[in-house]
Amino acid sequence: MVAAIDYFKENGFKTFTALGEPNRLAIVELLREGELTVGQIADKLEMRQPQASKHLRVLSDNGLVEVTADANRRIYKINPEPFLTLESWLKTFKQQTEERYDKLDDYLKKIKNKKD
Amino acid sequence: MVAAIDYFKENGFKTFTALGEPNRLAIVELLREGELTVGQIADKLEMRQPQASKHLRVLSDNGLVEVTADANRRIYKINPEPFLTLESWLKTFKQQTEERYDKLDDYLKKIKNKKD
DNA sequence: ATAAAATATTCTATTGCAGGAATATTCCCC
DNA sequence: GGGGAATATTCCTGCAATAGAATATTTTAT
Repeated sequence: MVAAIDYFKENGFKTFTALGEPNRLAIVELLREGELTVGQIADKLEMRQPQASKHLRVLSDNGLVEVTADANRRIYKINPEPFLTLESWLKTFKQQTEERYDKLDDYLKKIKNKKD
Repeated sequence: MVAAIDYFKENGFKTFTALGEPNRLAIVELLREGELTVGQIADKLEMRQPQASKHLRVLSDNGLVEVTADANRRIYKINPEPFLTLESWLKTFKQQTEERYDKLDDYLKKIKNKKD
């Protein structure tokens, strides 16, 4: 877990870059409901097949989705791992923020006591 | 909460875009430890002041950080809200994925029973 | 073997974004 | 009020990313 988060701090921007494009985020939203072929994705999002393929390539290169071949077709689905890592990162994030507020609290209490 | 997530599905890519740049993610990492001025950020990350300002502008425009003026200086700190929204999104995400796996489980059990 | 379907890749043009250097703005101090 | 800090903004340039169109590749069906 910790190692994954350390890695994320260095390389996590790639995850964000991949998700930082409207069509790709839409693809991810779509794949949450289940796996889909390229054609299905292109249809539902009203984009041309090559663009769908290219966006899926980016998502795949960055580990956000996985492909399995079914004859002619490529079935794409979410790879949960980077999302779990992201969630862990956010948790340590929140934790740290809370710690800081606690320290601030302590500090303010001290100040107040001095005044009393 | 739900409204925030719906909004996120449409506009969340902006959050990702803002974080999808190494220097900006580094700034966010830095600000987790406490608020900092522009100069301090530029120093610690070994970047020139204008670049620091520009990255902070992007982060600010997308609501990831907040500024307060202290005379000459601008003090930047994390705005927790978008991170909390992101965390909520990831939670519904995981939930949905698990539901799908449960359904798959049920399906596989059915298949197996038929074979028996 | 050929045709058609599904997908990936390439090429090209355009746009957007990041860095560098210079400049503007605001504030403090003497 | 003049100089120096701290920060923001502007302009320019170069590079990376995106869309579109065309083409290549693989697989199935006949």
